[in-house]
Amino acid sequence: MSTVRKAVSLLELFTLEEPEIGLSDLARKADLDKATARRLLVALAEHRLIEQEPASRRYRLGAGLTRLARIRDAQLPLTRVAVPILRELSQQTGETVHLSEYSAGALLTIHVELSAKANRVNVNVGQILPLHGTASGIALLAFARDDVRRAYMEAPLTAFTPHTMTDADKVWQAVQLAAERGYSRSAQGYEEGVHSVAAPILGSDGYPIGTVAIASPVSRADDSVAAVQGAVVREATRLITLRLIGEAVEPAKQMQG
Amino acid sequence: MSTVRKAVSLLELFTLEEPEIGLSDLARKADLDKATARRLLVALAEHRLIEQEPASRRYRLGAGLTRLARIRDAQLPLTRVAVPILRELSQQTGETVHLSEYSAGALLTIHVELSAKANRVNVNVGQILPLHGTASGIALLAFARDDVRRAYMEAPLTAFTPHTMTDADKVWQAVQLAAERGYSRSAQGYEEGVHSVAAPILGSDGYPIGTVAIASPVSRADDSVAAVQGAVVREATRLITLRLIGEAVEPAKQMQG
DNA sequence: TTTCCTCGGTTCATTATTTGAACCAGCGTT
DNA sequence: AACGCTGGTTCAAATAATGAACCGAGGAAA
Repeated sequence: MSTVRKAVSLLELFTLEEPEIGLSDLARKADLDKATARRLLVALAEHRLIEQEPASRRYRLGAGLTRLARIRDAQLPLTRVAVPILRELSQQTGETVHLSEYSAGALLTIHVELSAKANRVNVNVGQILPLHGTASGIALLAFARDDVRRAYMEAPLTAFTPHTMTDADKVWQAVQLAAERGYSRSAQGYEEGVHSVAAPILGSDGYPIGTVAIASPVSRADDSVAAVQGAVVREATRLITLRLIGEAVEPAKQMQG
Repeated sequence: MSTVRKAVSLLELFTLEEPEIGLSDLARKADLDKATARRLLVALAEHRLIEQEPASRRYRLGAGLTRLARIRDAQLPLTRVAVPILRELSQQTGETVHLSEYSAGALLTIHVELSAKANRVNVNVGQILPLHGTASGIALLAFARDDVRRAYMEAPLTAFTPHTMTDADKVWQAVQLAAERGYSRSAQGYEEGVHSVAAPILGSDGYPIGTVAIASPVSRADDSVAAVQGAVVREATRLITLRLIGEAVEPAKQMQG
């Protein structure tokens, strides 16, 4: 086994449950000699990938990791990770797919992959989406913090079309359904003739940082189509979350009725 | 040079300016043979510390770093990093020192190191600090986002003592002064007889995530004492920020008058 | 088209690094 | 004081890393 692999496998012994480990323990767990483990740790520590607690002499992950992760995150923002996945999702479903980011209490559309079909839904980048009127918004609410959800739903709900849900109870039901299914569904709540299915992209804390939605003309959407779209959009957001965070993230909480 | 050091030095070639690098370039920069560089990259990639862009075949930092950084950050929150520094700061100045975290629009006191002196300031953990009435709050406002600052100062400013600044213009002046100096100063704005000097702890985005304050009885504080305390509290927060993030962080923006 | 350059990637005899049993010293228990 | 654990160190032996030379591909210039 290469030295580098051994060194990295040492790093990977640290977990949320056991973030600090002593030398002997570390060597046992990695199946390395104590001397070897120590040399590797020292090398890693030189680059701040590992730190040693001076008092207990136990080892833990170092600040250099935070630094490197920051560089990665800066160059690999949501868009870069999501766009190829959105593109595939659009081709796969034949529908328009759009990506929104949650910021300052609103959903901002930051990327759109248009359907290749003549009869398609048009969405503009930069558009701000109301949470109660769009599938994206419902998906967001379904996985948001309780206080975010409550704050939003206590405010008056504007009607954008005759179909917009303005009754908090109805919105609540949609949110609950979305929480159960893992994706949300909304028809003509914001624009006439548009049917959407959406799922949340989760941040490392398990709360949504954005959403992906598939938007179809209502004429092409029925229950079975929505179910298929729901499954694929869920998978797409799961993959985006995975690529962003580096591991699978579970939603922070189950909603209670 | 050890193999591990070489591997890590490869990781360290990636920067915000140059987050993706090709193999030959990487080998040149690290002063390694191409074959060596590649073997190291492959080993790193196996553990997702490095990724290769399939299209361009260029290399970039991997998602595993995000994952490891997350583990570190979870176990090394503000308190753990800050407490030893606060303790030293308290011994050095002979005054009470306290740490506050900015959360949900308020400053929450999460740790206190009491002065050893008989005549000292008492601060309780858990106390919520008003932004306009405390040095911590002023320091926070001085480096906060424009909208945070504006939102807070447009609301009515409660008086806690006869000395509390309730005039937005006066608060504004104090904030500007703090932005210039890098530390804030406040006397008896929240509790009678208490003089404080504070500086912000910055998050990786350059905006404050908390503050450290030195609180003295007014009888022990004059301009020259405040200047000294300002310098040391600034240094303390700089160090805390450094330990948390893994590198020096500049404030996100200069305030404009 | 041909030539020339650089690119990413691979091979394998040579070489230098890694390895680990045995060794400290220190600490808390028995 | 003897034991069993800890973190840390040493050096001859074993093993893994090295790098010059190679390949095929692609882009640019003659």
